[in-house]
Amino acid sequence: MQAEERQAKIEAYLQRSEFASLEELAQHVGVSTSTVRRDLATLEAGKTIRRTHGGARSLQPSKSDEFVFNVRDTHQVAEKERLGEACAALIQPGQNVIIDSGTTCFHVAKRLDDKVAQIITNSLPVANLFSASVRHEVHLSGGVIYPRLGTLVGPHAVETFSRMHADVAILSGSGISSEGIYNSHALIVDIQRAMMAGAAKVIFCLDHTKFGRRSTFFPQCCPIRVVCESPK
Amino acid sequence: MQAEERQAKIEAYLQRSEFASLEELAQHVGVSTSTVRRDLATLEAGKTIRRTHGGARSLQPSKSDEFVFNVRDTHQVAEKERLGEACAALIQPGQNVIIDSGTTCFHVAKRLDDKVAQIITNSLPVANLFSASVRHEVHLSGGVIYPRLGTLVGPHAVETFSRMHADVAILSGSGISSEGIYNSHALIVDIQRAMMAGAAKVIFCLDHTKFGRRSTFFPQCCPIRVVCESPK
DNA sequence: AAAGTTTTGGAAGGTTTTGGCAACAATTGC
DNA sequence: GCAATTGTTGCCAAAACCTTCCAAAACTTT
Repeated sequence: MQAEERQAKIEAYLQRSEFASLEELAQHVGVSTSTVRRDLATLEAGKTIRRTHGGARSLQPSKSDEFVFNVRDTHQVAEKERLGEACAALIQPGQNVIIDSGTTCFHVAKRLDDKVAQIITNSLPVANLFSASVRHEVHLSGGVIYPRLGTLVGPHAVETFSRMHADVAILSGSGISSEGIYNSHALIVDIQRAMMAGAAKVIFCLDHTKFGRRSTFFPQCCPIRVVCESPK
Repeated sequence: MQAEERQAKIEAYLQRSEFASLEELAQHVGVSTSTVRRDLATLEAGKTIRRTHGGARSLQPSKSDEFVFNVRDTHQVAEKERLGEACAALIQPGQNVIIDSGTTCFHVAKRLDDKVAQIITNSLPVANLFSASVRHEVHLSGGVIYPRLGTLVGPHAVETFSRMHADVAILSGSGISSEGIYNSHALIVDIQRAMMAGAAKVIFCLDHTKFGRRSTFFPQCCPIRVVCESPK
């Protein structure tokens, strides 16, 4: 990859996540931190971004930062990053994946990069993440936007997934106990069922706060038990 | 292969992928890197591309430049704002509307505010605009994201609109002549047909640059003639 | 068919870019 | 307010890349 392409990629990445660390950017574009530093210096000269300690931030904030989940996502961010990393490692290059909505799944999506070419999702933030990429084919489910989460829900969304197939589905949940996996919205549970039915392999991504916790509604009925483990 | 043919091939390749390495291009056209270098030098002299370290980049990234969606686009922004204002004024409060993709329609969406409660769209930027609002019910069509436009296209998107009904549909186009309204993309035309079929009233929103201009492809076949006029 | 012209592929040498390292500055935790 | 941690700058060697040149191949002209 050449310098300009890399810089464009960095700029695009920053516009979506507002702020990114040097390490994160280096990994995203696949070069050393030294090179990212130089790129950031160039971009800063072009007034498109601003460098900060430990990374950089976009001057023209993204459209997707209105989503509350990005804003309130400041704690446990390190754990979720690791979780995303670990979960992305379970994906084989070239597979097509279904990605659920939610912060945890969003972090997985950030780590997928060029590993996957086909992405099926009902998450607006995930769609925004890949919307500018010519290397990805992103299939967004139809449906009604659930305000502030940026998730597409409703019969239309369910139908989309019941008609599609993927190698892997990456799902999130709000609790897990010996009885199964829980989620807190009936509408989302319906969609998850369709996602599971349409995928050869299902990965649930849950951070440590979800363990042993039963969420308010709707235990998830599924025969699969996959745990995405993140080193503490 | 002839030199000119090769150069045309390189140019086309670059317009699709924006960036390409020397190696990539050499492989694509089946010649040595030396030859590609010479071709790039020739093309650069013709101002169609720009060489970079390790490859080249296209100067006109997309042929249908008018369709590259850019929210922070400063081009004719004042006119589009007025157009959006004028067009939004044609909507009765409480109506539900279908909104097409494209910059012009995006400006209409910005002016809708609380006037409408139900919005049906295939535009990712429009969806993002209302995604945080609890006062709007936004129905996003399914489909595949057309890169860089943020538009959902494909059979899934067409199907969504053919199954929905709205009071008004706000559409955009890339040209209008006595023969009809043009659009530059077959995939988008399919969707627009479905949008028109599903709406009681259709409004086409076109800025002055589109008048008397026939776009490259696909004249729009519709019996409706509504002009959204913007004072000069 | 032979000589001349153009184009092509490859190699040598100079230039830019990259990645890592050490010294310095900023931030954090106590 | 001080030590520890983390990030930054400047620098150097290695790698990648570009330019220039040359000989072979392909095409034209005679």
